Amino acid sequence: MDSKKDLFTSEEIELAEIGKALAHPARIKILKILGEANVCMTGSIVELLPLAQSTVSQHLKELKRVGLVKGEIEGPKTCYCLNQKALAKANENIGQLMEQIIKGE
Amino acid sequence: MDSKKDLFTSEEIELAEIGKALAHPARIKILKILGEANVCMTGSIVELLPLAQSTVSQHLKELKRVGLVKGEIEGPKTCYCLNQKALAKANENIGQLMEQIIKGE
DNA sequence: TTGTTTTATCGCATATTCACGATATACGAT
DNA sequence: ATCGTATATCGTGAATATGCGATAAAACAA
Repeated sequence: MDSKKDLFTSEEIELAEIGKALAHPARIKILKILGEANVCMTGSIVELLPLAQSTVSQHLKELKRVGLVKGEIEGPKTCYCLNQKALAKANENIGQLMEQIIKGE
Repeated sequence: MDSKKDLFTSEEIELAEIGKALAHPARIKILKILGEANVCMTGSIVELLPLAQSTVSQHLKELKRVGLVKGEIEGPKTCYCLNQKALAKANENIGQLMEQIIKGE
């Protein structure tokens, strides 16, 4: 299976990762919440989502994994915020890909 | 579970759908291939991917489901092409969302 | 120390995705 | 009518995603 993945370019794989990160309404909503709040504790996010705390924590973990979100522990709480650079780059990459696809290179 | 989904906006759900469509390197590659070729038979696509014919057919089905690709049966073959409008709109929606997130609305 | 609050992680169940081979269908050619 | 080609779909198995409750860890308060 690894040998098969080699046949995709790293660009394709990276974009698929971003796609995966955006592939759930909860994660999109989390990004929007963080955008508005600049910084946010897990608890505040949980209150705004129709999901259990543990589930929200998992989504945050996923967003952190792909780098769109940064999280730092502050005492018993954890402070999350957007990774502006990563988001901007992701946006640019997606835009470029879409342009490329539409225009046929 | 359905009642839970109601608590996400349709915008969030739609974007997640697009994200899902882009969440696999093979589907990204297919879109690029279709962009370059303008129109393409399944067979030509299969040749360019490290996947079995049936698997590629599934990915094409998924891309058709979300509307990014159109497919018409032509005799024993099937002719696929991009849905330019849908792609442009998807691109716009993603761009808007990302801007909104980054700028905090 | 003991309790409270906040969060991450574990364990588990269910659902979905991904991939494949085999099969069915549909058509054009012989 | 039969054969070959091109595809979609079916059935299946393996992997991943999604969700939850329960638990563990970390800090702070009483």
